[in-house]
Amino acid sequence: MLIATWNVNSVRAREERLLRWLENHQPDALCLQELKAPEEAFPFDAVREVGYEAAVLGQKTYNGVAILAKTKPEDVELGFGDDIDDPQARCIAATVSGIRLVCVYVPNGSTVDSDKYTYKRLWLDRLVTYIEERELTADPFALLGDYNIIPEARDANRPDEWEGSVLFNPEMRDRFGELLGLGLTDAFRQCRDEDGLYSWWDYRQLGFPKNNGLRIDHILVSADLVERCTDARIDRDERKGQKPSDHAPVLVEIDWP
DNA sequence: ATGGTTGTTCAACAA
Repeated sequence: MLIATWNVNSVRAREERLLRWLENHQPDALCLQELKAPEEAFPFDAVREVGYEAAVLGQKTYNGVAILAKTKPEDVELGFGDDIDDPQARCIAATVSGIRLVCVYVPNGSTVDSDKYTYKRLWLDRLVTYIEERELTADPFALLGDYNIIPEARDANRPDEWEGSVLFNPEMRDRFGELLGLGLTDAFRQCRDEDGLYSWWDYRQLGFPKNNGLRIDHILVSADLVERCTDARIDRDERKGQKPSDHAPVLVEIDWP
């Protein structure tokens, strides 16, 4: 079973690339972030024509998440379902082939002294509560998405330039560790230990040609899946050519069922 | 160099 996550940075601007990518890679499930479109603008028909059903939580202009799969996503849950009124579309969950998939677009946080960073912290608190209350780590479970967290220095080309930022500081590293503490494992690192592997490059300053990137898109998996992870990769070829997203897809192969 | 690029919506915001 091949599962993947990709921040597409507008599903409308990326529709053709998305369709070609699905045809070429044939993942069993793909989690998308930053649709930047309401549900009614999602290309359900075009996606169905290449063999995928979609569960979508859309939002006008910002955010928006979706889970695409070759079989219809089951038991879809939109948002955290907690008592906080939050208009930002950043979390969607569904079951595919008996694996609970949670697709997240973690807030960026802007700057550490901003209200947006306060929201990022609160949002991560709510994510931990969401996982705990549903006891998701007890069963086959994967948490995929744009975490907006650099887990370690080796996950940045120039870690010194990011230290202290909203993506890379002691608190955010602790938050990533907290997720691992729930019983999750970074499936990408389970398979790939080398440096220089990134999932995002700035559009500016020749970020991609210089490989000045970050690994901020992650696939964390529960204990019963981690031992079955057979391969992982980042499709950096998708960052090439005309009008790519600033993020590349991250893929994990699991021996399942 | 508080720089540069992309997307959405329409001058500004977010990343």
